[in-house]
Amino acid sequence: MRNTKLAKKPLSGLEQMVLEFLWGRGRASAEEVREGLMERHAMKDATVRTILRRLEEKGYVSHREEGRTYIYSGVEKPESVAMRAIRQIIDRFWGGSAEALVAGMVEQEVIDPAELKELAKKLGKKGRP
Amino acid sequence: MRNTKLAKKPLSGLEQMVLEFLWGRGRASAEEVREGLMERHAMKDATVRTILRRLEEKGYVSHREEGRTYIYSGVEKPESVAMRAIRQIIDRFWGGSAEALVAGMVEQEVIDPAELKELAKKLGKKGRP
DNA sequence: GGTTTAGAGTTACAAGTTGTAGCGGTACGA
DNA sequence: TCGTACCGCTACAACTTGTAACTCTAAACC
Repeated sequence: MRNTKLAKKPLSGLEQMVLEFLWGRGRASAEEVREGLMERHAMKDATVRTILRRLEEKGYVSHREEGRTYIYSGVEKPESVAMRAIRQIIDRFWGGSAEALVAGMVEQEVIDPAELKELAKKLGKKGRP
Repeated sequence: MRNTKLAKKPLSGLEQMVLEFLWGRGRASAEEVREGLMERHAMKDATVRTILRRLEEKGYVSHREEGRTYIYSGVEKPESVAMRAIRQIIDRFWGGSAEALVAGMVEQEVIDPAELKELAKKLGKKGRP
């Protein structure tokens, strides 16, 4: 039972944006985030810092000091965060059955049955070590 | 391009609960909702009405009058709403690739490769009519 | 016909979240 | 020693959420 399984507080729009930027960049200082998001969403540096701090409080990012600068990076891989969100939806709508989700995706034509079959074959090969 | 594809405002916790109740019940009046959720979450009738009205504003439910009573029901099927949420996550995290999501689910052990294969076989059979 | 009443709308409000930032402290470099 | 780069603290208006009192209206009862 790892703590990555714990439900975290949801992210606001801006927090999401910053986190995604961090994921893309790997690691960044507040200033780098500000510059990087400048065009998409201009912010004063104090604003960026607030967002970063909130992200850290919520447990999505962490920082380490490098000289006198905080370098932030995501705590979890994006896939993990995404998967937790998916799992939550599965629980809520399909009573925890991931199979039902996949079935639903086929039904709603989100994924093609043929491709799914192909994929299943491919994934089946590399069983767990 | 159906309007079911339009992004809707997100639901709050209580709204979600009421909507799920409606889905389970099919259709219900404000009073029925109140009674039905009584144990899980007691509310005054005015409160229920407010939630229902907000749900309607957000486009998740609609009502029709039956005598002098409003009968509410969900606009979309739960699967549609769920799938839209899933799709949003797919877009955000896997650039729109549903295959990547499935691969991720296997990787994160949300679904078993063997079961997936089984499922793919089953779903493959009943192609689209 | 006057009164109770079920069921609907209007309005409100405190608590929490979100976006945005000013201000003030501190340590490093010139 | 003084400016500057960086950081945390505090604030605040706008919006959301849960909760509901109050009000209105028409059907139902006496």
